[in-house]
Amino acid sequence: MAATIRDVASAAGVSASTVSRAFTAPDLVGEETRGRVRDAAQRLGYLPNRQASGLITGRTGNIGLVVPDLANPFYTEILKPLQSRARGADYELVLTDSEEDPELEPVLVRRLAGQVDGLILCSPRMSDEQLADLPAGLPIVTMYREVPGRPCVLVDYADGMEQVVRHLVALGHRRIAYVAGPRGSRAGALRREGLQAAIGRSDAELVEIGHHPPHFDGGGAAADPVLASGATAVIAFNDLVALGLLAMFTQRGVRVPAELSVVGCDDVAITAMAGVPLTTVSVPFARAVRNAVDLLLATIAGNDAAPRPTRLPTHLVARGSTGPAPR
Amino acid sequence: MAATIRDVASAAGVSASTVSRAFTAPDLVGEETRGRVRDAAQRLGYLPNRQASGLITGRTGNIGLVVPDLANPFYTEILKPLQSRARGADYELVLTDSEEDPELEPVLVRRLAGQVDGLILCSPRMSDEQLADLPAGLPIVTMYREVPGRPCVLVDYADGMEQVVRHLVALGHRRIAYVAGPRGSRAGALRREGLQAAIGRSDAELVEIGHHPPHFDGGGAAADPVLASGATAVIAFNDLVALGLLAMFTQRGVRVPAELSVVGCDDVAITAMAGVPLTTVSVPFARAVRNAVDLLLATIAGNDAAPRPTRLPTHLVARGSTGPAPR
DNA sequence: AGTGTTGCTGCAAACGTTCCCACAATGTTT
DNA sequence: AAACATTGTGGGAACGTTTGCAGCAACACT
Repeated sequence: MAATIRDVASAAGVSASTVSRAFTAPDLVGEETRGRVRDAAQRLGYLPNRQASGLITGRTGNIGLVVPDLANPFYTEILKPLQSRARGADYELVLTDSEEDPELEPVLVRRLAGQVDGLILCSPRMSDEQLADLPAGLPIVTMYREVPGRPCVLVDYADGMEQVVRHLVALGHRRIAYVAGPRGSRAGALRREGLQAAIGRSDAELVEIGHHPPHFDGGGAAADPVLASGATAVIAFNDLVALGLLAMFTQRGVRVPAELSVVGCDDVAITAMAGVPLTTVSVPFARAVRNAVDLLLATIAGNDAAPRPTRLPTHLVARGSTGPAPR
Repeated sequence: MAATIRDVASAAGVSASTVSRAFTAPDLVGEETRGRVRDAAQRLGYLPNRQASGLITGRTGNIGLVVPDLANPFYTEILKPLQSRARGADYELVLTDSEEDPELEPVLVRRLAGQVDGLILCSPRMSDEQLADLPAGLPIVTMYREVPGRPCVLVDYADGMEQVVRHLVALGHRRIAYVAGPRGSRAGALRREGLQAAIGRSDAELVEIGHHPPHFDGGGAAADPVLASGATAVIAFNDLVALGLLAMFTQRGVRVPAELSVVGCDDVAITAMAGVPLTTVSVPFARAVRNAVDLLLATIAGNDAAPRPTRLPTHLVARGSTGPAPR
């Protein structure tokens, strides 16, 4: 069916080795020969068979992405830059959803191991032991999560929270609620610590509102407890939760930001599209992904890149959902 | 490094052929032998090498997805069900973004052709000629777009528009604006036709507002022309555009739905999260994807599934952004 | 004239599977 | 008792590449 390297070889009047070299190590073949080979390949529509070459080189040309939930914009946000960077490096992107199941993840990683040269792992819930247990030979870069001995890309949520607290305190808020995300989320722990530290340095107090799923509905469920807490501002685990709060506040007739300020986290694309544009902590998704891919490619290439975590800054984006504390 | 079929073979005291058969055609090998092979494989952590088997069988175990824009929720919406269905059939999902570039798409499809067993193509802008020119041997299912001779999954936008018009007319609207999407979008053409037909059957009139990019900003840009048109209701090309309109209306102090009703299209997840929950035409994404994958798998298996397009119903979801015409 | 050196090319052996064919051993028909 | 199926197994040739090695010009240095 498709043209093979031998078809090209005979069309160009050379051996298969030469054709192979013309593509993989062009400087090893004479200029004139190289031209003939290229022409013949072009004419026959030859594309090298990755499976065959992979069999020899041990490379697949794929990089994998494992995320807990493809329906969560926080994870789809990175898809575009990731795909584009991967393509730039001539890799395909293989996608996997672990369905928020920490038990499933190691299985998926192992299954994927044979089909990718490396992978980017977003795994907020997996335990440290599971993480350490992953196949050592497989290049892995984790995002938003530190793993000893592996390169990883982190985001400075603590500083983001510091900025949020300063922002709110400057607006006169003294009683601030925090709607926590799922129990056991690492990113959540980081945010919380940063938040507590920042609150400690201020003269405001923090009210923590239970654990809620990191979705829109989670925010809805948290709204009434927030109202009951007497806080004048609320910081949500992430933007979806913030949006859920916002929607429920509107339904309850509570005006944002006049009566209550709301802050999200992550700055996923839709926050800017909400009815009340959301004040939120912006995560540099594109930069994070670029870093992750670069680290991964370096690891694949064998440059055991400093497994010192890359830490990226966050910054507060003040939009319409925060304002001066009421009276 | 990793255990090969021969390692398993010698560990189990059989030949490589037998090991292979024990996995790919278990009923061809004796029960007792099969057990020994399975045990040995388990012990050695053997996983068959897909590249090697693919080289023989010509199958990769991957299915590809090509979409024009991974940052558009309309396309990421299908990711979750698609990935899950693919995994169920023991396929991996390979993702590609064509960057809204109809020229790039054929190139990407060809590049992907070698690495997937088939692909799902969302390509609203590609020309019919380009589409017909794709490699005939590659199983392809198109979504939201009809291609002669190929299986495809369509969505009955015309009927959705009919429902929208009836809804609006029933609310007393007689002058309805339509914000068109990008020139050359097939889905757009379908919506428009359905819309015009439905309007024709009613006593309302339609005002078409230029072509705008299918994003939030496109909606923002269309807002003033809509206001100037004197329409009491506006139907947007898609939900993002509707959200953009909504935001700009809020900024202009126009109350929705009291002064102006807004209707989106597609019912992507975020519409329900908007400040004013959006009335929209709901597309059965999960069903559509299930159908597409099933068609694709059938085509891959060689059951040249009736290339009669599958057409799925849409339905209007009336939320808060539509109401009685003013005055 | 001999000895390297350099630049280009071909041969053939891998890589890890699958699958056709052959070949026993056993059971079934005539 | 001969002929033929049936069942389970192994041998070995593919599949389309890459790559170590060897060969062979051509050319430069002693």
